[in-house]
Formats: sequence, structure tokens, C-alpha cells
Amino acid sequence: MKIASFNVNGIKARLHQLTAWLPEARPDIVVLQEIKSVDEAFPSGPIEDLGWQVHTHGQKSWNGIAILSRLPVEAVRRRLPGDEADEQARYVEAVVMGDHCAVTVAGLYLPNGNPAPGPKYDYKLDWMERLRRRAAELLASEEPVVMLGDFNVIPEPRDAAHPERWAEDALFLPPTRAAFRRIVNQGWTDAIRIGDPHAGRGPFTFWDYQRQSWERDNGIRIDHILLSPQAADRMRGAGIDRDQRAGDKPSDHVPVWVELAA
DNA sequence: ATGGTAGTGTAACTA
Repeated sequence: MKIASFNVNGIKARLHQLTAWLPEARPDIVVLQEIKSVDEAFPSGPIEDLGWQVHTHGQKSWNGIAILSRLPVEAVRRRLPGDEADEQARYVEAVVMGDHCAVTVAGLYLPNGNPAPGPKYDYKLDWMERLRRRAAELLASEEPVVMLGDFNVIPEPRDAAHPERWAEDALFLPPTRAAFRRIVNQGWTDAIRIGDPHAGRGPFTFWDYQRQSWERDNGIRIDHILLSPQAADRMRGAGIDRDQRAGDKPSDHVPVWVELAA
């Protein structure tokens, strides 16, 4: 079972890239972030025509998430628990039926949090605490769980080409990294770090559109795949589709993926 | 300190 995450930065502007990448990469499950579309306006047709079921959780103009699946999906849950007043569409969860076992997939678009300090940063840290609580519940199931998406967290200096430039940024501030570690240290495995070992800096998953970041390989690693122990036992590979950043009108993120024997 | 680019949606915001 191949599970992928892709921040498309606007589904309407990225349909060409997504419909070219899906048949090429052949994932079984994809979580999308930043669809920037209400559910009714999501272009499901061209994706369904390629064999994928579409489950969206959108909002107008910003954020928004979706799960695409070629396998049977049950128990789709939208919204991260813990704050009924939170209107931002950033979390979707589903149970996917594999040949050998069921896998819970949690897709997320964690708040950016800039500028920090400020209310947006407070919201980010609150959201991370809610995610930590949900992550603990998912781990307690002792089932295969894959929690993946755009975390908007640079975990370590080696995850940025120029970490010093991120020192004051909400993606790299010490409280952000500590909150991420509190989740990982519950017992999750960082699939990209394990599956795609890299001696020096990188690998990266995001390159800004500005300042020729891609041409200069000035990237960061902020799209992550966390595996429960039962999912990590089944991991057969993981990777980053880096080439996707080089095409015509690409997203500023590239897809990340993990392959499980499931 | 500023501005550089992109998407949504058509002004101003988010990233």
C-alpha cells in the first residue's frame, strides 16, 4: 500500500500536475493540502476518471484538505478534535482497507504560524497540542497508523539549506520544534528520515517560489510522514518525488510517500 | 527594512 502526501497549493491551478503525477506515481492513498476550494467546487471528475475516490474537506480561498483513494475507505472523519470553534479545514482521517490489514490514515495541514509571536503563532501551538492528544489516541489503538501532511515544521537544522535564515520563523522556532518532538517521541517513526537517509543537509520537500529558491536548492523539509510502530514494522520504502518541483507551473511543495506491506 | 512569487478571486489576504 503506497500512501502519499502532496500540498498542491490550489487544486484548480494544480490539476494538470496532479492528474499527470497520479498515474505515474500510482499511490493507493493521497492526502492533499491547501486545496483552497470549497467542496462543491473541487474538480473531482478528472480524478475519479483516473480511478480515485475523492473525500474533500474544503473551505473558501484558504487551507482545505482531501483524501484520494483507490482502495475501500471507511470512517472518514473531518476536523481535528479539541476545539469546536475552529473553522479552519486542516485535518481528515480515514481507515483504508488493504489486502492484509486496515491502515488508519490521518492527513493534516498544520498552521503556518507566522508572524511569531502573535495570535497566529498561538493558534499553531494550540493546534499542535490538539494534534498531540489525537496522536496519542491513535497510538493507543496499537494498529497501523500513518499520520502525514504539511506539518509546517523544520525539525532540525539539517532540514533547511540555510537554517540561520529561519531562526525567527514560526516553522523553526524552538517551541515549534519542541511541540513536534513531543509528538514524534510518543513513539512515531519519521519515515522520510529513515527511508531516505541523507548524509548532509536535506532532503527537502519545499522550495519557495521567490528568490530562485529551487534553482539554488534553497529548500526545507516540512512535509512529513509519521508511522505508528505497527506501520513502521510494515514499511518497505519511502521517498520524495523531487522531480515534481521542476515541471511547468509546479506546486512549491513536492509529493512525499511511504510504501507499506499492507 | 524591503521586496521578491504564487493562488484565490477580483482586494487583500495567506504563504
